[in-house]
Amino acid sequence: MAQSVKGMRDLFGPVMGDFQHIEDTARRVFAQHGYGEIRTPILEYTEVFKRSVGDSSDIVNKEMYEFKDRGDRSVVMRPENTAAVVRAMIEHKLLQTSDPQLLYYIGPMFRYERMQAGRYRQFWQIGAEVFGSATPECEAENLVMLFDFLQGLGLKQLKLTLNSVGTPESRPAFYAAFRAFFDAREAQFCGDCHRRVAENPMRVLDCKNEGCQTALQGHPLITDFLDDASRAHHERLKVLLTNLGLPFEENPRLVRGLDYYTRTAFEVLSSDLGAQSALLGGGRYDGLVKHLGGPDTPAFGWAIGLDRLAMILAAVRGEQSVPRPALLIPMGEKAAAEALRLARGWWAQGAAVQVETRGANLKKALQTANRQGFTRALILGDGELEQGVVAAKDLAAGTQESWAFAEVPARLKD
RNA sequence: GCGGCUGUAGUUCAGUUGGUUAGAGCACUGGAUUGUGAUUCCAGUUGUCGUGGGUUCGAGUCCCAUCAGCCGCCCCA
Repeated sequence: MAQSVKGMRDLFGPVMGDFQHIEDTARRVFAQHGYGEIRTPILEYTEVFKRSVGDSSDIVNKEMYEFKDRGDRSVVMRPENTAAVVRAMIEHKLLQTSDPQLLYYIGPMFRYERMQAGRYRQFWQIGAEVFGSATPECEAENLVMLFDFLQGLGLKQLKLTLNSVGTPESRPAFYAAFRAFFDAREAQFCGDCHRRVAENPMRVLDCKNEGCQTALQGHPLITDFLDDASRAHHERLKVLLTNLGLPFEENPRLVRGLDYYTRTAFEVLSSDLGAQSALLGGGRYDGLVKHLGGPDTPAFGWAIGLDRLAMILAAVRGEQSVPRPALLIPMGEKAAAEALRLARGWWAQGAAVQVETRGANLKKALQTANRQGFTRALILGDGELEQGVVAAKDLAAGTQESWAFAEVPARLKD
C-alpha cells in the first residue's frame, strides 16, 4: 500500500482542527502585541545552521536532512527556524536601524530522528522573536504574550521556570568551578555526563539519571557567577514578572541545548498531559545575529512544538466530534437543482451550509448527517419548494420547524 | 545512532504444544419504515493474518530479513 515517508504524517480531521485552532489563536494574540508574521523558505544553505546551532549539537551532526541540490550546493531542510529568521533579517538589512523587530513564525521543521509518539521527522513549530531590545522589559512583554497564547488555548496547568545562563564572558569561571566540583565526585556521574562535562558542561545539570541529580547536590550555581549587568538583568526580570502577576519558579539547573543562548533561559512546564514535562523553551540569544554576520543585535525568543500542543488539546477535547454546519437535503431532481441555487444565496450572506449532492434518500442522508456531527438538517422536498420553505430539523432535539427561504441565513446563526 | 516491545476486518481485540473453511464486539451495508436520523429488531459483508523469504506433509502460530508503529536512551524542547 502507498505510504507516507517515515516520520511524516497527514493532518486532517479533528487533529487538523486542533492545528487550525492553535494557529488562529497564535495569530490573533501575536497581532495584538504588534508581532508580524515571517515565512522563510524550508531550504537553507547548510552554513546557516552549521554556524548557528553549534558543533556540539546533534541537530547539526546527525539530524539534518542535508543534501546537494542540482547546482551542487549543500542545502538542508530547516531543523529549526531561529537561525533562518536571523538570516532573513540580516539579508533584508532590517537590523541596520535601532527599530525593534517583533516577529513570529508558524511552519514545519525537519529532523532525522527516531520516531516516538508526538515526535515526528516533519514537525511544526510556532515561535516568536524580538530583535533590537536587550531589556528585561522586552522579555516580560514577550512572556506575557506567550502566556496569553497558551491560556487562550485553555491550558491551565502551566509553570514558568527561569534561569540565567550568563554570557560567553562570565561562563568560563562557572565552567571552571563546575569542573572542579565534578572532578571531586566524578565516580558518581554516569558515562554520558563524563562526555558532556567535556563538550557542554551545562548539559550535566539536566541529566535525567537519578544518581547524577543526587551527585549534583550543592553544585556551583550559574547565577553565582554572573557579571553585575547580567545579575541586575535577571533580578529586574523577576521584579517585572512578579509585578505582572506571572508566577515563575527559579530553576538553577535549567540550561539550553543550543550554543547561542545568553542570560535569560526559560521553560514552560505543563502537567496537562500526565507527568509534568517541558512544553516549550526559549531565552535570550544576544550573540547570534553578529555570529551570523549581522550587526551586533540583541534578541529574545522561544519556540513551541505544535504537534505536542495538539496532542494536549486532543486529550483535553476527548472524543468529541467537531460540530458541522447545517446539511441541506434536497429530495428529487427538481429540488436538487433548486437547492444549489438557494444555497448560493445563503452562502453570499455568510451562512454555513453543506449540500447533500449524492442524491441519497432522506433516510440515508439523515443517517449520514447524524454520523458526521451535523447539528441541523434542512430538508427540501417538492412540498417545501411549493411553499418556499425548508423543513429545518434539529438533530439533537429531534424537533422540526418550517423556515422561509429568506430567513434561513439569520436562523442558522442562532 | 543505541537497547527493547508490538503488528490478525474500518476499529478494539481473541485465535490452544504448528492442524483442515481465521473469529467476536463496535462500526459499516440492506431491510422492518419508498419523506425522518440518533434508540429497537432482523439479515449480511468484513481479511494480501504488515511485507518477503525459510523450516515443515501443513505456518496467523516457529526462524531470518524488511517495513511500520510504540517505549527507553542519545538529542531537542
